[in-house]
Amino acid sequence: MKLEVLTRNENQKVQNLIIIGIRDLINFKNLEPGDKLPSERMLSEKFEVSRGNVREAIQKLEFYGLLNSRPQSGTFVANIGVTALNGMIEDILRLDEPDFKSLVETRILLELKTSRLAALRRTDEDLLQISEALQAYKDKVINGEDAVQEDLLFHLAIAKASGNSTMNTFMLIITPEIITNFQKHHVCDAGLSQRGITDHQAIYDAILNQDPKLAKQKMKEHFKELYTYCYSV
Amino acid sequence: MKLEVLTRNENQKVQNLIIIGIRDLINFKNLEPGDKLPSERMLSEKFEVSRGNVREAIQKLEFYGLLNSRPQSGTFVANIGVTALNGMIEDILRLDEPDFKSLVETRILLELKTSRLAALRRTDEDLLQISEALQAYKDKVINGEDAVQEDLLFHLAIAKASGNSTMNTFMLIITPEIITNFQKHHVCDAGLSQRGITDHQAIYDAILNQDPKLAKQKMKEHFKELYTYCYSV
DNA sequence: GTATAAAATTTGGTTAACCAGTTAGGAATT
DNA sequence: AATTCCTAACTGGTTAACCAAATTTTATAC
Repeated sequence: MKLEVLTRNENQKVQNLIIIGIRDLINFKNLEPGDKLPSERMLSEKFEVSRGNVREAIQKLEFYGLLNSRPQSGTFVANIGVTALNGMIEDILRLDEPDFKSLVETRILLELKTSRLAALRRTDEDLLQISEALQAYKDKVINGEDAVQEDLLFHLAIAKASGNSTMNTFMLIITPEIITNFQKHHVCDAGLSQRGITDHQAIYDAILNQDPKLAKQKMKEHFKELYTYCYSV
Repeated sequence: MKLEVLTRNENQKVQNLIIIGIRDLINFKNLEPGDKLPSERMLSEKFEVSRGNVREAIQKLEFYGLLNSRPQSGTFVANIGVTALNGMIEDILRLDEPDFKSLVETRILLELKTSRLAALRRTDEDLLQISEALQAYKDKVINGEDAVQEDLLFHLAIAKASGNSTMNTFMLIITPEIITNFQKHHVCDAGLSQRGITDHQAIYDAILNQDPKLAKQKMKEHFKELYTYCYSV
């Protein structure tokens, strides 16, 4: 367990060192946008790491649009200028594990918006899926069972109904981290679930009636405890 | 060029098929949370794909917290229940390339928040970096040069000053896609830049004076044209 | 029959060899 | 001297062999 974390940190550390190396290479060798980077093999030899590590780092930089790999040809610096490139690399290197407060804050921001958008844009199919998720949640809570997953699915169904694929993706990204941290901080106690049913029902009704303002309002109330908790810790 | 896109789509398609296969395996074989998945080699043979493809798909599912790979032991189904698991896999499969409208909508949502938070939380160091980004932007615009990257860096500096690492990360994720789409849709014309200076200056001043309401207001005005454009197309 | 130890197998992770396409340089021809 | 063509090396991408740890099976002693 500890080893796994350690190796992951080690891995990330190596990756960051390679990214720093590439950045310095671009700055020192004055590589212009569009120029070709040294080959993966040369980089792996220069930085004394495996080619796999180099590929991983390049792929990460490629994900953020800073590099551009062409098969059987080479890896090229994206056409975004050295200034922006340095700034963004600095940001990417600074990316730490998100803290719990940031996660909750972002989740609230996203969900207030998705609930509003869902009320505006939901199709009948969306509505059906939300109601199914709500029913599944109710059943679990009434039976006294743990309903964290069903709770979560309800919120994800709303995100899907928002019609905004980017927000839907972001919700998917933060959801597992939220779960992990909830479990770690013991945020979900049993008493919350009963209250959760009325909250969820109110949100669903607002989306059903296509009342965006109310949907946002009810979602805000639903998050109220989390909200205060988030800003008190 | 076309080949590259094709192979990427092909790759994604194969990956999605594997994810579907794993989902069916879990449903059909009634795998409980915590149970072990068949080994990567068996899966690659069963789905008639390379082990690399299987690993990629597993890593994706692991990223979203649905699977859990233990070295030299096996890959295990996460402890989140079959219901939530099926729902999330369906969402993950549905993840398409984000459309432009979703991107802009999300960016505006994020930036209205980060500008407000930056006004509340910015340190002197943050302020310095924002001002430097602003000055770099001004210089470029005054010289009549293209200032898209400096524009972008200004906004990223604000995101960093917001003190919310998750939002900062999300801004980094959408930024390259925004750039690509801006270039594709020719959103940035020359006339906008002059206006951009006063806008940026106003936002900076609000953050300097720690006026969150004004910062959000000025950011909203800055996005006004984009906002209407986004909802007109 | 049980407990223990050891060997063989299976696992995810890693590395080195291989592949096909691209590119650059020189030789050959005009 | 210019152009064409071909060869050889170099590229990112992929695959198959390898590794060490974990697990299961088997053998052995009591």
